[in-house]
Amino acid sequence: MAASRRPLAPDEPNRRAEIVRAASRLFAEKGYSATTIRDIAKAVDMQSGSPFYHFKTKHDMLLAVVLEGMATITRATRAAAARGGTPREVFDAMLLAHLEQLLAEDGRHFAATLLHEGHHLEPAALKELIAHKDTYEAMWQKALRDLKRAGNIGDDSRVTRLFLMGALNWTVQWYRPNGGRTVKQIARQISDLLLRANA
Amino acid sequence: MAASRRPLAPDEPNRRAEIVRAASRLFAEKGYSATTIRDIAKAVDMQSGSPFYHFKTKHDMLLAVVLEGMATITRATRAAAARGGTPREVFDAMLLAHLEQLLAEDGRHFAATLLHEGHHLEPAALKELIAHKDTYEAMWQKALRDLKRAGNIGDDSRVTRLFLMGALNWTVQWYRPNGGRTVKQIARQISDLLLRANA
DNA sequence: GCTTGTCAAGCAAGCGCTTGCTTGGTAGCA
DNA sequence: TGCTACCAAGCAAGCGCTTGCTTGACAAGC
Repeated sequence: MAASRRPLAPDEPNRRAEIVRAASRLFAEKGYSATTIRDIAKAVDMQSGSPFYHFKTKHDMLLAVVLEGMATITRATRAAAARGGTPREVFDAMLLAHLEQLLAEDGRHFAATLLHEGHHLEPAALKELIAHKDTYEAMWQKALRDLKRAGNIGDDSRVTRLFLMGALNWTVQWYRPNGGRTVKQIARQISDLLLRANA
Repeated sequence: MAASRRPLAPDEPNRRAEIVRAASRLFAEKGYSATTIRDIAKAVDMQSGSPFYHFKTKHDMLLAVVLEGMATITRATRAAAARGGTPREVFDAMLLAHLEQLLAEDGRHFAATLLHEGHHLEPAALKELIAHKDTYEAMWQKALRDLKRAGNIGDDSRVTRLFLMGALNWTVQWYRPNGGRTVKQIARQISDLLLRANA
């Protein structure tokens, strides 16, 4: 559908990726609808018609941003879980991975766009995104199930997972890089809040 | 600043309020920027220029929606806290009040607009909104402090409050009125999740 | 009882500007 | 010579908002 996955000459300056990054920043800061093609073009020093050489439509740019955000966060969290350990160790590693992708300097605009602007996608693309999200959240549901088996939490229901996702994703609204607290401290704090003291 | 507080003939159909309600629904569903004056006018059976008799600008409509959302939720939660009781009883009442305003049929669009579209306000109006929000969240901080004194929670820091707000406000993203769970059950569930068993 | 004036609450039309997107052309490299 | 990656220009549609005018309700004056 989109003009994705071109072969693209290796290690040359990749303008397409620059467009996607600039779009992610602008979508996150101003919102999808309030961001114009001219804004994006200007941010990468192009004329206003030129981005359409790389993308068929503005919606395709949004889709590229959102899919990259989803892929990055999924990859990081899956890798953290794969390192193994006790249920709590796995859970803590996942927390840290998720928060790092959400709050890190070079990825937070992708995450913010993913969380706040996804609903501007067309139905087909939105469906694709939701499928990815369901896969991702299933990882968390499993982690919660293991925590319960180990006696770390009392309830591993779907609502518990949704509360957790809310608390995590809401950090985008208030976290500031130089605000005194590190991402690691924040991850530790939510772990302490949710898990019973021992076990 | 806005053309508010007109005398307006009592108990006649108040078109201004209809515009605000329609705007809240459209802003919540499509976003501020993607909603046009023509959309709003059509929703209340007007010509596209007519809403400007009631509001000077589109931004003023957003401000009206957002302030009404903020006022409603503050009023409900403050009233819940004022009924008194043990720290946990107060906290549970506040949880229920907050969630009811967020999720109830007739107010959820105001809340959703407040949470997701507030950043489209102009700086002066945004500052006003943030002041209201700070006042509101101070209520919650106090409730958490009382919970800690009573031994119901271990940590009543600012980050704990932000996690709580995240879990609550995120419900807007996933709660569906006929999805099996009542608002009361959801309130109960987050209370159980956060508070230690006894005391 | 009929006219006249006032006012809230719109309508009908459209202005100036911005929007996403298209098109024809071309510089630079292979 | 052909292909990639753009530029310069602009089109049609839609945008927020303005303007001049109408309509219906109500009160005052005679």
